[in-house]
Amino acid sequence: MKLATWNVNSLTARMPRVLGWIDEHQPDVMCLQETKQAEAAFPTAEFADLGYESAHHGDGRWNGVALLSRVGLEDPARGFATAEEEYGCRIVAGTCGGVRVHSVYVPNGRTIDHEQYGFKLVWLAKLASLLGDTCDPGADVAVCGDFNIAPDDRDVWDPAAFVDATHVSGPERQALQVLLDWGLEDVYRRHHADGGVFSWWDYRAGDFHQGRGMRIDLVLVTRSLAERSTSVVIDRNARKGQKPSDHAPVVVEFSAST
DNA sequence: ATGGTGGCCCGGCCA
Repeated sequence: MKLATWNVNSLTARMPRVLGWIDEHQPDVMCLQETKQAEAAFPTAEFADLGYESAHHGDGRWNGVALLSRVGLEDPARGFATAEEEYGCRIVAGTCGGVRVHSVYVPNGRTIDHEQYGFKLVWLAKLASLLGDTCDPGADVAVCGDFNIAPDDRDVWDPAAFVDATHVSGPERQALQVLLDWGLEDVYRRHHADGGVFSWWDYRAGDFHQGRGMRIDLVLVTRSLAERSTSVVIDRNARKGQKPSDHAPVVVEFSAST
């Protein structure tokens, strides 16, 4: 199975590039974030024409997450299943080829003294609760998306530039650690020990060309899946050229379960 | 250099 995740920063603006990328890379399952679309605008039919079932959770201008699968998409679940969608449209899940896949867009947090930073930590706690309530860490579970957290200092272009900053703070990294302690693994690190490989670069100030990025787009998987992973690639080519997203896709390949 | 760019959709927010 080939599993990909990509924050597209508006699926409406990015659709030509998304279609081209899917044609080239042929993912079996694809997680998208920041579709910025209402349900009616989501291009269900265009993805169906390519052989993908889809589940989208979005309400228009902000956020919005989607899951595409050509290996089945069972039991879709949108949001945290609370009566009120007070957490934004930031998570959608489905069972694809026997794997419970979650496409997540963790709140940015803005700055550590902003109320949105507190919301980010609350949201991450909700994610941990959802996994505990609905998933078995002994099963095949994947949580993929834009975490807006750089797991460690290898994952930022200059740690000195991120002292007391959001995306690297202790509480954020601890919230990520809670997910890892539950039974997930940052599968990129199983295959790569190097630093300086990023998945997001600010549009401004030539950050991409200057190498000023962060690795904040993660694929977290349970042990049974991690042990079947054969490669993890961040496709920085997708950040080049005309009208790119500010994020690059992350692609993980798994061998078949025995 | 507290700038810069790009998405929403047209004044200001969000990343």
